[in-house]
Amino acid sequence: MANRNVLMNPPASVEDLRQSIQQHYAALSPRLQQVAEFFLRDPHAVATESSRDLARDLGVPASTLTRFAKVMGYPTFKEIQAQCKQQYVNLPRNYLDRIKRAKVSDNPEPEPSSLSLDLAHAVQQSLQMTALEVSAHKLHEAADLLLGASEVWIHGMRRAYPVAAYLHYLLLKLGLRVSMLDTQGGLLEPSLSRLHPGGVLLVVTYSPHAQETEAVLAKALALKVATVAFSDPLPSPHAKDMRVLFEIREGEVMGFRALSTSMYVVQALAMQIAQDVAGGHSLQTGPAVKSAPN
Amino acid sequence: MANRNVLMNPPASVEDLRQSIQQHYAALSPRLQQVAEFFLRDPHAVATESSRDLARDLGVPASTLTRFAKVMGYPTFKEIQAQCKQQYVNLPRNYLDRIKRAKVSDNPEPEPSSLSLDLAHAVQQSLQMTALEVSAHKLHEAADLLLGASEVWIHGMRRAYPVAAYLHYLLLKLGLRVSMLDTQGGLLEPSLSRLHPGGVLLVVTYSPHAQETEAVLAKALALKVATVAFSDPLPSPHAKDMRVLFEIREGEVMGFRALSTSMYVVQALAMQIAQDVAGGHSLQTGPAVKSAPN
DNA sequence: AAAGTAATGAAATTATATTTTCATTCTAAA
DNA sequence: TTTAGAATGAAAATATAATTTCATTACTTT
Repeated sequence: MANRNVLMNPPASVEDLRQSIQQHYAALSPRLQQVAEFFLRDPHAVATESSRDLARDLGVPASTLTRFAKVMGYPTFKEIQAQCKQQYVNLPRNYLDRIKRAKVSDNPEPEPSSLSLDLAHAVQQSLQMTALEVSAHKLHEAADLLLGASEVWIHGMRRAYPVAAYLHYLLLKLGLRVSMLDTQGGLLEPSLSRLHPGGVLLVVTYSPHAQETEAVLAKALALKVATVAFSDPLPSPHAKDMRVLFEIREGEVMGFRALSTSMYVVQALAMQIAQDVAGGHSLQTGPAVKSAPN
Repeated sequence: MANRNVLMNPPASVEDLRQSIQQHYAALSPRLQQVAEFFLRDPHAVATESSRDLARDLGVPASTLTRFAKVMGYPTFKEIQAQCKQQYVNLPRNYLDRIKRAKVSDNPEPEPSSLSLDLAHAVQQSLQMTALEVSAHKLHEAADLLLGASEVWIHGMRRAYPVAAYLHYLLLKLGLRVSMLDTQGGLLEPSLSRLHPGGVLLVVTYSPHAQETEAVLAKALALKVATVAFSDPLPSPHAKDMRVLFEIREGEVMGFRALSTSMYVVQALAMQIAQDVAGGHSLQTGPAVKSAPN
C-alpha cells in the first residue's frame, strides 16, 4: 500500500512545490521536515549539489531525499533537482518556445507586458551573477590605478558609448582629470597621440568590437598605457593586455542585449573610488578629489 | 609525453581560469576554443549541468570537456565544475542572506565586494518595482506614439545623458528618424526651432532638472509637441503635460543613484516597438522600420 | 605526395550518484 | 508490556556521469 503521505500529482513547478510543502509540512516526519525546510531555504543548493552532498550537509542518509521526493509526489528526487535547475537557467532559451505556445493557444488575454518582465528577469539574473563575479580585488585594483593616474581617457563606441558617457560623468563628479576619446569632430585620431604612460585608458567594448576601438587599444598597447576594459565575456585578443578586465554578462531577451549590468559595474567602480578616497587613500600625481558623491 | 598545452598549475579559482583562458585562447584547438568560449559565456551552466548535457549543447563529445580541463591544468573536468559551483554557492533567494553569507564564507573565490553587493541589491529592488509598475499599456502607448511620429527628438543632460544616448542608439537601430537635442556645438537653442507637432520628443530627466531641459520642455509645450518623459517619481510641474510619463525609482546606495533601471525601461520600450513592428503594426507617416533587433 | 603529428569522436571503462531493499529502531495503541 | 505501523539508516543494486583509450580524420612539414 502506498504511503498515505504521497501526493498523487507531482507539483509542476518549484513554486508549486513550495506551496505544497507549506501545505503539508506539519504532516511530514521529522527528517522529511528537515529536508523540506532546507529546500525552502536554499533551492539553489538543491539545484547545484548532488543528493549525496545535500544529504551529508543535512546529516541524513541519501535515501531520505528520495523518500522526500516520493512523499511530495515525484517519482524520484532527481525530478526535484531538475525543476530547481530550471529556475536558474536564463529565460532566453525558453523564450521562443513560450511565444510560440502563447500564439498557438489563443490566449484570451495576451500579455504584452511579459516581454518587459522577461527582460527584467534576464537583467536581474545577469546582475546577480555579475555582482558575485566582480571581486572586491578587481574593483580595488582598478580604483587604485585610476587614483594614481595623471590623466584618464575613456572610450566606447556605439552600444558601449552610453556606458562610456556614464563613466565620464561619474569620474568627473569624483574630480578625476578625465576626458572622452570619441569621434566627436573627427578628433579621435589626433587625440590618440596624447596618450602617454602615467595615464590610464578605460575602454568599454562589446563584440563585435568597433574598428575605432581596436585602433585605440592598439595605440594604448604600443604606448604602454595601462588599460581597464569593460567587455562581454567572449575571448578577445586584447584581453591579456588589459591591466584589469571586467567581464560583464548582460541579460538578453529576443536578441536584445541589455546595458543595465554594465551601468551597474561602472557605478560600482565609481563607488569603490569614492570609498578609497574617503579612506585616506594616498594619491600620487592625481588631481584633487572631492569626497562628495553624486 | 604530456601535451604541450597543458598548464602546470590548475587555476585556483574561476577567476584565474577566466584569465588563463583569455591568455591561451588563441593556442587552443577549435573544439577547445568552443568549450572555452562557452565557459566564459555561461559558467553557471557549467556549474549546474552535467558534462554530458553540456557536451550535447555544444555538439561535442564529452571527452572534449575532459580534454579542456586537462589542457587548462586540471586533473579532471569535475574540478572545473566544482569551482564553478563554488562561485554560486551564495546565489540567493534574497540578497540579504547572500550578503551575510558572502561575508562569512571562507571559500577560495575572490570575495565579491560588499559595496557592490549592496548596490546590486538596491538595483535589483528598483528593477523589480519598476518592472511591475511599467504597465504594458504605457509601453504600448509610447511605442504607438513613436511609430506614428514623423520625427523623434531625444534630450537628456548630465546624468540623464547616457540614457538619452542609449535611446538614440536603440531607436536608430529600429530605423526611426531620430536625433539628439544636445548642447553639442552650442546647437541646442537653434535646434529647438525645428520642433513641430507630428514629431515626438523624448526627455530623460532627474531632479534637480537641468536648465536646458526646462527650456526644451517649455518649447515643446508651446509648440504642442507630444512628449514622453523618463523621470524620477518626484512631482514636477511638467508632469501633467507629458503624453506618457515613465516614473523610474532608481536604486541608491551611499548617495549614489544608479542608472541601471532607467536603461532597463528604455530597452523595454525599444523591445515594445520592435514587437509592434513585427506584429504588423500600421505605420502612419513614420519611416521604414527594420525588423532586425539589436 | 608522404610521413609524422595533433585533433577528434565513439566506445569501453571507471567513478560517482541515486534509488531500492531490508534490517533495525522508534512510537503509539491495546 | 506487547505489537503493529511508521520512520530511519546502512548497504546493495541500479542508473548515470565522467574519464580513458583507441581508431580515425585532419593538418603540417618536408
